[in-house]
Amino acid sequence: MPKPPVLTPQATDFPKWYQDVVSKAELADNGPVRGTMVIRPWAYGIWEQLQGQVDRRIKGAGAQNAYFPLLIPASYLQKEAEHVEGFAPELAVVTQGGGKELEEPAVIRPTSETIINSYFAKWINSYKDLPLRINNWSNVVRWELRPRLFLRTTEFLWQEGHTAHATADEAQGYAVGILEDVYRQVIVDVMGIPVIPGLKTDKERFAGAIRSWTVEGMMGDGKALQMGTSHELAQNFAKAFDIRFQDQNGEMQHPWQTSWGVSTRLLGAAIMVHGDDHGIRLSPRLAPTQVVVMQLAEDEPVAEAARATVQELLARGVRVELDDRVDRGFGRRATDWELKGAPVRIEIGKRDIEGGVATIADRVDRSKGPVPLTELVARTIEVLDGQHQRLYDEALTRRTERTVDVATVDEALEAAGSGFARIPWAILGVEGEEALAKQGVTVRCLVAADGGLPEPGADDLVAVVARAY
RNA sequence: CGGGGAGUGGCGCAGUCUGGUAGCGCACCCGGCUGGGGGCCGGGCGGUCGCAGGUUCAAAUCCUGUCUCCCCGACCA
Repeated sequence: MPKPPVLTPQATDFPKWYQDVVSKAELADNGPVRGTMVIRPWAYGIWEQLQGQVDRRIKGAGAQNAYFPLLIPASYLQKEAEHVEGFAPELAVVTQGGGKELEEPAVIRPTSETIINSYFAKWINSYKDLPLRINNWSNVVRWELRPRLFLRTTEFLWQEGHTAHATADEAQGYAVGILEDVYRQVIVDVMGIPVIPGLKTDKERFAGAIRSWTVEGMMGDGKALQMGTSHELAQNFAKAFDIRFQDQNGEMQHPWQTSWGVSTRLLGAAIMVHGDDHGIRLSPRLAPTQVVVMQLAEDEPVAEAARATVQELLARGVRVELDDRVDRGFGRRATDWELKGAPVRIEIGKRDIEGGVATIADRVDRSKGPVPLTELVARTIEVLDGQHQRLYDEALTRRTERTVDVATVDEALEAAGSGFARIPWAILGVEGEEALAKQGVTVRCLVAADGGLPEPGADDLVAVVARAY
């Protein structure tokens, strides 16, 4: 007998589907303070995969990890005018400590430009100290009016990179390099999500930056999500914090800076891009557990075959988990793994053993069938190898189908109802951007006419507009 | 802050209009049977009905006040 669906179907109510899947797949719970989030082990495991992939590439880009304090003197935030203005509304401020009123309130970091740059000022003296490239894995707090788990929470986890360079060109190259070689790569090659790299408009620019670069993804409902940003700070913070170096000619100069980050928001994208009515779907490159071996019966030969399969897969470097909860109904267990998006399930029961086979279930298309035990490991790895590309292709197809070129603001509005619209920036302009904003549609980014990364000053830029999370 | 809705075992809800001392589903615990898509049968644990006052012989239910949460909009990784 078919049971009622576990999740609200996406087509019925996408936001409800999202809430359902976050809860049923045991990804996260709301924290006790509004806007806070408890990240449960499965979702945290995904985050750890992402961290590893991002961290490796950041280090490849020459940055080193360090840690800066959670609490920042309130006065630091004041030093860069646009930065204060941008963050003031979302600050959490500590006014008491040890039972006493603090002489100077401390803000909980909403981002760490100010405190990190105050140290850059100490550490940078000569051109020989440049480039200085620091990355901080941390939590930050931005008081949110309307939180949504993973997508917009008051406290979230991220990495924030901060660099200082001798020239503007080098800083720009670095900011773009992080966008392309770290963020785009991880999102495309690990998460299996197509993204549009582009330039933020002034309206969407980071508070304190001269240019913000972004990678934008399309979610399952056609809305956009900013998945990573990289900023060129020019000399704004260097001037505010008096960071100076002596160049080869003995002249004092302010360095050119960047900052860049990706956050636990990426988990929201992982859920919303590949999720279906049965749960989330994870690329094997992202999944904490790639293969779940389900022992179906309380039976020694079956248990033995299951354990042996786990060992063989482990030996091949597969992240594999044994599910021997035979006191649970089969349906429950299968559904649980499907909700969580484990890429491959191997079911081993008495029937399989008797027939010398096991059953492989592919989460991507939910196909399932018997495979001879002798070929089990090879076939499993074959399935794993193919899944990432299939997920990527599905998402890319959807994005392509839901992206249209338009020539007027009205057409852009209409198109943004179901996906992305591309409109020449020369036509849209700042006024058009405002008009769209009144209808809840924003310019996600500006791209070159051919869809690639734009030259900042170019006059043939195309705006990608959409509703966004 | 503006507009809507809701607070009743862990979760989802009924009961409120018409006061009579709290119920259902899921989850959880125990036993057995099952075991190939959220299993079945039986037996259990668990709630001072958001909070504070008031009316009444009697309040989840009526009155007053208050707090909180959720959804839609304005700010945002």
